[in-house]
Amino acid sequence: MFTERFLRDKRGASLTAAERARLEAAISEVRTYKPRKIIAKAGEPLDQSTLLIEGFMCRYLDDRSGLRQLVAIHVPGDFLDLHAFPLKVLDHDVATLTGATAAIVPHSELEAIADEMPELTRKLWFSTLLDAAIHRAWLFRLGRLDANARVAHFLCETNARLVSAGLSDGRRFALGLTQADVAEICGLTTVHVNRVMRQLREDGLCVFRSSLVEILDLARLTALGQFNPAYLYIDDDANPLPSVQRPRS
Amino acid sequence: MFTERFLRDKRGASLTAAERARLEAAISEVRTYKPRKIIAKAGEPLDQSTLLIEGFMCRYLDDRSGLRQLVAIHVPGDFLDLHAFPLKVLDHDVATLTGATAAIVPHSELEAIADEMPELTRKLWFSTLLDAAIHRAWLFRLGRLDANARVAHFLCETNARLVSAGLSDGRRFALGLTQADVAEICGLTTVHVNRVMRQLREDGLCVFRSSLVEILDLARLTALGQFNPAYLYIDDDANPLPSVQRPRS
DNA sequence: CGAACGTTTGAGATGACTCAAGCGTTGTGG
DNA sequence: CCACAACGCTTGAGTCATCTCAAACGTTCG
Repeated sequence: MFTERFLRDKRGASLTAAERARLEAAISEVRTYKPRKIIAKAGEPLDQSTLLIEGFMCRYLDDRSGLRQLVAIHVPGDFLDLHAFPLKVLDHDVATLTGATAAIVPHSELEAIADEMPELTRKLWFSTLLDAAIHRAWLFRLGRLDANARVAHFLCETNARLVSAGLSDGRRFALGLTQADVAEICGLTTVHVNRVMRQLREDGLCVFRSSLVEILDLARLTALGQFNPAYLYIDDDANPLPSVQRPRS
Repeated sequence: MFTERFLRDKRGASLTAAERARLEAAISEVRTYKPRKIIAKAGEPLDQSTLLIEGFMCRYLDDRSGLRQLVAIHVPGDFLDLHAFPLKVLDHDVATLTGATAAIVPHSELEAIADEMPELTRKLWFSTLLDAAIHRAWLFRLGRLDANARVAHFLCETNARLVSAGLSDGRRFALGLTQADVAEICGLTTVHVNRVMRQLREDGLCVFRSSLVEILDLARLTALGQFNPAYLYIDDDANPLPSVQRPRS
């Protein structure tokens, strides 16, 4: 079940069994990728999209001198360049961060789905809008938060997304990123990210070492990063984060 | 023709006459708004979307102390909260910047379009993805550009969008924003935006006074802001900016 | 005329950057 | 199995871009 995590626990957009089966049938191929490989380049016409099954990928824009600004990271379950279906051409590059496995879905299949299954099409649309909502949270992060808060916000977001994907227990998760990657995400230098990490560690908020993130005080990390997970559209009935445990109705 | 500017000159997504007529028929109402009024608040369920006809609107997120980070501005022709159709609930607020006129399209009509007209649906989807592409350019702006370049980038982008909407001649356009608005867009303070504006003026790049933007040297402003309009998906055959005039094939 | 709002300027504070160097870990080939 | 190269992490010192605080100025509108 390659589509197992796609739209999992997303409010009003989880797939029905029939929809899931249709999407599985649309997969033409499953590929594995090495770490730090470019998957798609800006401006190239694309006739397929990529559903990430395992590992981490990213999307980024280059500045004049070749420095990258990451505009998204993707976790298993993300249909990461689904927007290439209506757009035909991407405005950014796509690359792996870690080694990864992904399912390939030809646009001809998506075309057929668009013609036959309006409800599934609406859910695919939803998925691309979820990415846009995450873009907006990143804009907030870059525009309004200082360095410590940016990193805190990023870690809270990634934790929440991985909980939703079943890849974090809400406290600890594997994240195969370097501090340089975090710098490209948060609009900071590597050196400064290192100082931020030290501060988070010394303040007892979070430890990020050798690709393992361990959140020590989720409440304070959330407050520091002004993180509000509403934009992730996670179903209220989904497995909640430990800190927001509420009685079930 | 309220939909006149919607997807105008957008690569592969311009509306056919029939599609335009269908969309016109979907409009339930045309409203006018005063400047600086909130149109929709984050978290409220929405059952309609808004096609901007005249004026400028914006979308923003608040930080803890109530300061705003704008995540989008919208110009005439933008279907600015179309993403509320698949999403049902917005993750941000929507407000007017200037006085504005907008057409209201109930989601029930969009539902009907989604069932009947897959090609038009794909174009509506495209429109929301264009907004996402602009979000990414804004991420680049905030993450990789210094203050001068951020403002330059913003002015180039807005110029290009208004040219596409037929509201800029490529050199001069009306933009009813204050320097405080530009600050909320560029993640800067009002004071610093003022200093940037002075510098752009003194360098002979651009003058922004009393709601009129006058670009004096588009080539240098474009270079300063590292602006590349590819992400706006403007049709190659559309009326080009003066600086990129090319022979027609 | 006065109030409200937006713009402009100055002076000092500070968060993040740059440059530079050293340290630790991992993987590889001699 | 050791040596060393490559890579990522860590730290220090000095610089600079942007922020903060404060005040003045100009314009519009009632």
